Amino acid sequence: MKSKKVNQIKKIYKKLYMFYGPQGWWPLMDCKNKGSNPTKKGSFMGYHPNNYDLPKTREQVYEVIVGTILTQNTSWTSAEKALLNLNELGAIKPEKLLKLDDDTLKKAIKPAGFMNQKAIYLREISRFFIDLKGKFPKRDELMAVRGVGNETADSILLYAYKQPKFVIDTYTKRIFAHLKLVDENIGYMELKELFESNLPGDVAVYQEYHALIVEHAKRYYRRKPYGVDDPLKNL
DNA sequence: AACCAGGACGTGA
DNA sequence: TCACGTCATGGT
Repeated sequence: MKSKKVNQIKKIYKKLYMFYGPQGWWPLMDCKNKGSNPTKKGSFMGYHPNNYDLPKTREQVYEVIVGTILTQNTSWTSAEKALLNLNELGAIKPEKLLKLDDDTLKKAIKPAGFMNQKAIYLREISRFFIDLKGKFPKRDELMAVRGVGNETADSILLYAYKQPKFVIDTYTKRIFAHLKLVDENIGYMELKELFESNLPGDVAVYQEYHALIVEHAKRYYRRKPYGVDDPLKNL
């Protein structure tokens, strides 16, 4: 599936990295670089640019997973509030989260929206996580968990387990369709494979690229008309 | 005051 | 398979 778009995909990555630098995803509540990224205004959680060893502990892996659920169709600043509420309850551990009664759980995650759905999703993924017993999940296993779709599965694999899975989100499709590099009706898996086949299978690159796309989209593709003054048009 | 947010799921054609 | 409505809260 390689084509002349190969150059574009790599070229755009280099451009974005030049523009914004390393993004340090996935943010964690407690890490040594906490609060060190001034470009992430409104967020006080720990992005960790140039550190690709995180998450390290079992709890940090779980924290990333919880975050992927909470941020579904929700801004990170909102998801973050929910995450901190859970932390106050000592519930950034699957066993603890499962012990919360329904009202407590929903109240904690309320700022992230969709509290009824996400309460169920969090319980489901928590049981799944415990049953893993420290092993790595496979993509199809994750997809079988209620509340885990394509993007969440790839986010968990890439950011929690450091697997080379490219994460596609609405921004990705929006930007690349607007630049006329892909059809606007391209499917998730098709677009994902386009990126994966045209990039080296480097986890750090995958992590940065997706984060850079989100950062770029927030500046130029948040609202219609999309892509006004997008510097990527000057290749 | 609409519109959007680091989506997933259920439904009906 | 696929388009479409639904889910909830918070920020711009």
